[in-house]
Amino acid sequence: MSYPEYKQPLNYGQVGTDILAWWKQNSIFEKSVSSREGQPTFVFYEGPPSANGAPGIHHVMARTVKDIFCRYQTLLGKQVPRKGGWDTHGLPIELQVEKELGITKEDIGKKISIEEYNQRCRETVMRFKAQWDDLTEKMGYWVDLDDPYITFEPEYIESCWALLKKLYDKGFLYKGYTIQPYSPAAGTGLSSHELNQPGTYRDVMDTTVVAQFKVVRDAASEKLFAADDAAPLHILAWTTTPWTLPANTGLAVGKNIPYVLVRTFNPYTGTPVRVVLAEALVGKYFTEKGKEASFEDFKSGDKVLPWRIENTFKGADLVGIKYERLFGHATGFPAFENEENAFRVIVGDFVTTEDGTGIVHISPTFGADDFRVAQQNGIPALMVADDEGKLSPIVDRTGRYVAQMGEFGGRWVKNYDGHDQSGADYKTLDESIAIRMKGDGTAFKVEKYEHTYPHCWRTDKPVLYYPLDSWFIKTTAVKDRLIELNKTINWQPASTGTGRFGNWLENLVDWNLSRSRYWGTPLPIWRTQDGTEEICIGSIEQMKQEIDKAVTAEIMTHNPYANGEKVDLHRPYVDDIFLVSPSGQPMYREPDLIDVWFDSGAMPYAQWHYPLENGEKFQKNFPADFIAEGVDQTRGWFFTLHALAVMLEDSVAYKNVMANGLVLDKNGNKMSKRLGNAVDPFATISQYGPDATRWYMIANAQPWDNLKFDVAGITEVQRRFFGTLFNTYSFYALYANLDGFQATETARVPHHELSELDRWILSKLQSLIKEVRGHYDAYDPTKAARAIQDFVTDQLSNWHVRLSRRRFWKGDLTPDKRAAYETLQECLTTVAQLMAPIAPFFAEWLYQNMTDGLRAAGVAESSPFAPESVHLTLLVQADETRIDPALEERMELAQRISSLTHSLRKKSVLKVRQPLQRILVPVFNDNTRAQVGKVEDLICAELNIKHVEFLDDTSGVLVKSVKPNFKRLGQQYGPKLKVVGARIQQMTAEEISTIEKTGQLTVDIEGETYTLAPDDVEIRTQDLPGWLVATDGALTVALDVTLTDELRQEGVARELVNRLQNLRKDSGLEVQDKIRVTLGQQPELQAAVQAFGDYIREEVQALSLDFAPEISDGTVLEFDDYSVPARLEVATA
RNA sequence: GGGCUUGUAGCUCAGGUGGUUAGAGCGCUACACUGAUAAUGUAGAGGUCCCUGGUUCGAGUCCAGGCAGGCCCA
Repeated sequence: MSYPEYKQPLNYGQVGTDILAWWKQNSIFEKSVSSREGQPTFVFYEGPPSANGAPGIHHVMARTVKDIFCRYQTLLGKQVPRKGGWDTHGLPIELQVEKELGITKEDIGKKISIEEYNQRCRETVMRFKAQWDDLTEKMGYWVDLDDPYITFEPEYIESCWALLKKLYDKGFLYKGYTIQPYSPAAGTGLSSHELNQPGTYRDVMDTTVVAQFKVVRDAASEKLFAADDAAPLHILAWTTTPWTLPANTGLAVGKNIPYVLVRTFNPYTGTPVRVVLAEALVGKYFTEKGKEASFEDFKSGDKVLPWRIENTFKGADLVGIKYERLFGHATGFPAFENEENAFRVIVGDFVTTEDGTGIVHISPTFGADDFRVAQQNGIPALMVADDEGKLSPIVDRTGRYVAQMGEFGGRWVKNYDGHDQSGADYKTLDESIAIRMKGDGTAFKVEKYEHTYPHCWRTDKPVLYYPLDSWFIKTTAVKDRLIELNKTINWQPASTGTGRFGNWLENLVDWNLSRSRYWGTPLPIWRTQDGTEEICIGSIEQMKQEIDKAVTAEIMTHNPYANGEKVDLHRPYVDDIFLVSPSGQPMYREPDLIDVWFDSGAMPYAQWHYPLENGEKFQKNFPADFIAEGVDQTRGWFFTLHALAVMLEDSVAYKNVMANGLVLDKNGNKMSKRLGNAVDPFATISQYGPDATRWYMIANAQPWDNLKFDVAGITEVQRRFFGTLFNTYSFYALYANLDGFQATETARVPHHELSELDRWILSKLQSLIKEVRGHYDAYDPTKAARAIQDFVTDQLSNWHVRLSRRRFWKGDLTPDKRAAYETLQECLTTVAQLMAPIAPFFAEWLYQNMTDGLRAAGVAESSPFAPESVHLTLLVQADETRIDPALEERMELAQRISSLTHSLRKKSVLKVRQPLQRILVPVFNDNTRAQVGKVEDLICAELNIKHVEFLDDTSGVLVKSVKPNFKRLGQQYGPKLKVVGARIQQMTAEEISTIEKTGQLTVDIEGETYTLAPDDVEIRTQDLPGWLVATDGALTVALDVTLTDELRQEGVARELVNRLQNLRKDSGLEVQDKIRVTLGQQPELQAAVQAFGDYIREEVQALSLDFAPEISDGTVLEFDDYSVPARLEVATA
């Protein structure tokens, strides 16, 4: 038996297991790479997962996408090495370890040594590796698990160091600061995690100030001033932290927010002013009464402030306006660097009209937003030099103003030292500042205000947003290049590239590398105490040499690596290394670790230990042709890969990237262990098999859309697609084995000798190859899957095979039968190839079932079927010469005519078994007539009718209807379309006839004359009097339901065949068994046998068919109006 | 709050450049078929195309503004 047959329905889970074992045993994955040696490389980067948690169903999704395109490129003949990788550093692992040990960050180095702690992290991070490896295999994700890159290994870290040094040498690495939550009382920065502790946000009552910033009258602001009006003009801005006002260096407005200019008086000094604020917030500061109040009568101290709106404008109009510093040099406040660029109005995307004035006071040293927009707009921060000449903000690390702050120097910003505040004369710094501003006429409103403010969870004291030292990569220096090169990347979906990623690049700030943690890649920078000398170490070798120097300088006692000891570049070991500066000073390592995203972004280099070795290997595998990860990686891995590639290689890191969406539960909720709606990938795969799972995920929604995961969808895919394909194969195998047919690549029935049906499905197959290749090429696997599915279920199974069944049942291996086998064989093997990237196991199963029997011949002939695995084959090319659009068109006509006729039979209760004489198809052009004519035989066979007759116009019996062609008419008549359309729908039969015959029709509508052309209307057959009629668009079919005696008898014959076939089947006979039949006497049956005996005997494989008055031991056959006993015996040869 | 994204039948999804009767599969109902049969065919029920406004002779489609879900930031 050449083709394996399966009596039971296929167990898809078992197929997965079996194929997997076979792959392993025969090293198919390895061969899929090695067999492409010397061919062009398709470079794929594996985004490293972290193995500190169990994998979920969403990982199956992400990895299916990766796998599809790697397998596809392999099928195209490219070599696709796939080095696996593990992400092993970072905060989630540290938090997990802390939780398990029951410690906090503060305990590290005290209750547990850094050494032990990091050892725990190292053990924890690979805890689920076995599960991950298991899932990888079972889902059929082909990636090299034997030689992965692991980010905690010394070589990997060393590569990161080398890259950091390259950046350092290019001047891209610098020490600066960012604004972070900081607790002066505890003297430490707080992580967002710490800030999210319960109880940290509390309601407090603070003094708040609406400050007046005096606008400088110049070209930029002139439009605000009335030409002849010298009254001072101020911008109002509100703050709940008045102590930051002396550090103000900018004001931010909303680009599209409407603002007004209001003439009024300062409530504290009573002097006339004009102020700018958001239109929406006028009511907050001015009363209805004041709108009417007299300016002339106003006296200082009056409750009601008169006011009038003088002008309105958009935020954008204010940008660039300069204003005077609130606390200037004249009153003893310090000058600062770049001061000439400060005190300007800029746009801030965070500005709202929720509260305040719709204008935000910017102090870059004390707010994260402030810092960011200031940096983006070139607004300097107010920094002053301390005693050692080091720059510092106006508040020191203990929470008090520095000495240079004039009258406020040395004051506590908040009560961090616990001093006594109970005295009647006691004033907080905020209050003192507000009082001074009232006097200066720079306060427009001062009030107490209750709001929530974060507090340190350990000291209960307010948190400050404060500049803390960090190391940065100067990504802004290459911003334009990042944007430029991003435009060359093919993003799937494109919107992620232009939108989410593009906008991120447009608003780029420098990459903050520093992390104050323990388990990660240490920053390889050593500095002297005063920070004047530093060195960036780029390799272990260089570090050893520097240690030797330090030993010579007696800064270190000995070189711990002198005798070739294994180097661990983690903390705490690197912290114990001290180096010597050129001037002989000791240098200490900057204590930070680097952002873990640097680790993963460095994988194109570090996975090969480049740049320390493997230069050629790196060049060959850079940049990647393709990467794929979740869309949440946009600012993570996608960015760090891009940033490093641009800065290090002036290149993209990847040419094509797919950002896939989330996997939600079937109700659209996020999956979580807590909610218990997480789907177990192992259970899913073992129950439904990896192929149906993968196919469902890919075919159901495009990978970049979120997927609502519902196992009902998998069972549907299983039944509808895999079940149909399996049935089609089984059908093929059953008959091919009976006939002893085995396909070959040579000596096939020539294409031009094939039947219409065969040439049609092969034409469809070529179109499918073309289409599916196109979709894979465009990184759109969903469309590829849907196209394959449609072909298999609708075209191949439900049309070609259904209509071809008789060809397989009958007689000897004639050329037509051979052609039927060969056609089906070609379709099945091609489908196996096309589906292989998405459903690798089932495709393998199908391919092997179809080709194992001819492997030896295949190998001898070097045929396409020589490879033992479908994944080692080369994907077929579409043969354009076999695509026949006209054939595809007429087959579609046949399908539609069949559908219409079935529907007519149904209406008149005439089962398909009852032959009918003819159908009528009205045709208006020769092409349709010719097209239908060529498929007449198919239609007749499918519908069990004798003839297709055509009806042309000349018959005059057709009743036609007409419909306006709105597209054409609309372009021509525009607004008049309505009346013209209405008129067309009222066209008479004569008018229709006129326009058909003469090619035009003139009609009068509302006094105007219109000339209509045939293209202006769509004419279709509506009815055929006296016939049963069905229509589908322009296609109409009429059925002749007249039954002659002969037709009736043939119907009876068919009924009899049907009953006998059932009997055969019920008796458990094999298809090829011959029988002898004896029937009870019944007039209608006897008449039918008289007329169609040969046909019946042939159909049921009967050597004899006789009637007898008495049937003993028979089975009763039920017909519509009578029952007849029958006996069936197997005929022995 | 910002950026991106999604919203079409009970469910999952299609619906180039605007064209009046919006489709498919599943599910449901009925009938038929029965040598591919846990398949198949035909018919039926099922829609405020998220809402509001605008452009247009005409909007599921284009524009503006909302609403709801999701992701990433703040």
